[in-house]
Amino acid sequence: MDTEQIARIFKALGHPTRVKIVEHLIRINTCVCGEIVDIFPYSQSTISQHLKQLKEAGIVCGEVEGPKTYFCVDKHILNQFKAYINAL
Amino acid sequence: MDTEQIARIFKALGHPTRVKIVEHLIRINTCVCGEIVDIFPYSQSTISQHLKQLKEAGIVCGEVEGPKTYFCVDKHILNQFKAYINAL
DNA sequence: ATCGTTAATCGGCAATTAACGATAAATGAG
DNA sequence: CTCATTTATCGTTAATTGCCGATTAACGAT
Repeated sequence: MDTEQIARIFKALGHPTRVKIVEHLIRINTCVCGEIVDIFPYSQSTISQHLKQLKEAGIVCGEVEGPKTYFCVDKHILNQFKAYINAL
Repeated sequence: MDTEQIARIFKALGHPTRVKIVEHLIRINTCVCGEIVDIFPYSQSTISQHLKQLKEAGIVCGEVEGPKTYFCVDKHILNQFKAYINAL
């Protein structure tokens, strides 16, 4: 994991809503976009964009299943990320 | 450390140059702005702004000594930050 | 008191971000 | 096939970011 990738994850987590989304995903393991929309005071499109950013950074993955998409944290990436930070 | 503060630190680290600045500060413990300017291909004003962001996020502190400012990582904040991430 | 050094700030510009509503795409149900 | 549900994308707007050169501020030394 190089600096660019590390910075990309930091950047993705650099917004309170996205931090909370990741915390929520870790807590409940997996969930669909709509459930997250219900939790936060933002529109569906806004939440979808936040999820997109988290996905693009690689920290979250989404599995399309029918009309729904199940999102979850990529544990492998998260662990690599944790390892980097612990080594700081 | 609440979500807002965590997100602020994430955001501050969400740029490759700032990640590298922090890595450098940790490695050499303390240094002045000019030394960082010499390392990176950016102007003095740009580096100063990056340092400002890191300071405002609380992860770095700067101690003015004469015309120089000595920067270093705030170990206490860094440890709290590490603790948060490990708890994820 | 002035000069050289160092860092912070200002003004500006292009690019990106965060938010929204509206629309489109995909699928499952009836 | 059509409709409801769910998510992604588009277009827009205001605000923020990243970078620069130029300027200012603070200080030590001469």
